[in-house]
Amino acid sequence: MPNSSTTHEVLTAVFQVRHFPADAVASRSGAVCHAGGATELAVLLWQRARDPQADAWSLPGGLVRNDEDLITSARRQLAEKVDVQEVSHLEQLSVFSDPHRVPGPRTIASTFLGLVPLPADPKLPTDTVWHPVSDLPEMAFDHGTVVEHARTRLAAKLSYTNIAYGLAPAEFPMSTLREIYCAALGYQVDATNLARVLGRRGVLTATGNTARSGRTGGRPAALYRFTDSCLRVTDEFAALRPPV
Amino acid sequence: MPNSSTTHEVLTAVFQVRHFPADAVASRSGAVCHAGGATELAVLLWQRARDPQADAWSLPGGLVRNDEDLITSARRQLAEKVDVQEVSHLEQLSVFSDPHRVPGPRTIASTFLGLVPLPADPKLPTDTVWHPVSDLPEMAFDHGTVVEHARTRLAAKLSYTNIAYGLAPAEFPMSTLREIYCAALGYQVDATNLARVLGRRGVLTATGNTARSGRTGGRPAALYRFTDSCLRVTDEFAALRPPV
DNA sequence: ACAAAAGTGTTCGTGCTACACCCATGG
DNA sequence: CCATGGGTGTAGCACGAACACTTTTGT
Repeated sequence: MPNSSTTHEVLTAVFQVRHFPADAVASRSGAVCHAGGATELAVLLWQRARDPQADAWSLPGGLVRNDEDLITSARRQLAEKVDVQEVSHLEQLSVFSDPHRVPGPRTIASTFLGLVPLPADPKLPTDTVWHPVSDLPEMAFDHGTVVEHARTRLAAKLSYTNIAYGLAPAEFPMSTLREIYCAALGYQVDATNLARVLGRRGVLTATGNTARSGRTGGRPAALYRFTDSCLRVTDEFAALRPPV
Repeated sequence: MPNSSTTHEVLTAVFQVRHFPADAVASRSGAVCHAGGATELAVLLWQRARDPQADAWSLPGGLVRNDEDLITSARRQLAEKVDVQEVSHLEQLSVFSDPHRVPGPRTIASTFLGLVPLPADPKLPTDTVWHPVSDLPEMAFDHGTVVEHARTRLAAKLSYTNIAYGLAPAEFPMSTLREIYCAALGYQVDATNLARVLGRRGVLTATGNTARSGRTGGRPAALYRFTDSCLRVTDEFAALRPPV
């Protein structure tokens, strides 16, 4: 039987927007580091203790059991690294199936994108660390490629879905949402227009609450929440819309 | 070992825009049938001869071998149904992994979208037929869901990529491209605006040739081809464009 | 000349960006 | 009362939809 020894694993790129202190940032080159560090998109990685690829960094995941579907498997594997309650969004990415992508028995990898919202800060095992995506360490196997795919997918979906609900707190001022978009997209986004775009599409709902202004003054910010807490496509057709 | 008996299969939804004669169309309800039949998006299906689900219709595919990646497997499986040279585009869709999606040993299905251009008309085995997607027969297992996913993905990509190269002939007038878009999207598209949109994005290139006008007169049409013959995203950001 | 099909030009609406200007709060 | 951050108003631009009008062919 030519396929008897093929196994199937799940790998998840879990992202969160996190603040990295100045000293950690200073050593790197291209990072946007204003005083006090930088707010960046981070991915959860663990460092391999044993060969193959000892010391290289891996995505959380593992073999799929015979009685679970892939998303269940992904959640189960993540439970070993973070509190699963904190994972607000999980979706399938593509499958990596090169017969020689890992040494040993042939293993097909189904990859997932996971999101953890602010301000969660789960306790992590000692081998597991959040890494800024702008400065990834040496990655095991094809895991670096998986992270790139996940990043690209996240950036794309930020522009035509409400996927940011997976990164944002339950209630937030526009300035926080702006930081999230800037970190995840990697370029500056205007809070004014962001509010208008997402407002028009019905993605955001005003809660009526306001944040207290900071020590340094300033008008108190209105607080918003995401209208839906599951993925919704909000701008389906860029062109070639169906006639009304 | 909890995962020793899991197998992996590939399923491909192969689409082509095809002309169905009037008598075949007349019996159906909602189809757009002008005199002479209808031009519709069709999917390649084969009818199961044996249980389980004898007589129900299935997507082409089969088990993945230990030494091939998924896309190679998909091409190999398709070779049994159509001339693989005719498949102009093949891309991954999502994975179906419910442990009970098929009877017998647990089988994970990786699904693909395949496209066959006009005017190819491959010889098919006797159990295999092109079915209009607007009138699918009883489908085996979860194959109906797979076809729906594939259709949705195709429609979405028609609006922001050059994926129509996979359905169009090497050289074509705008009227033909219009038919392709109408069939695949399921609604009317204006040839005038289609040419402008795709032209502006650099998707289409004029060949300089012209088609002869039909028996009934009319101005000869300019012929175009797709600039690229592999997938290219042509309208990446619907909103939240990066600053210039 | 007329019908048919292709191509062009024009108007309109909409959505996003950019930026100037007004509002509320703390020191 | 001024600095700071939040919010509103508005002008401009780019894109696509719709549709009238012109061009080129066959009969």
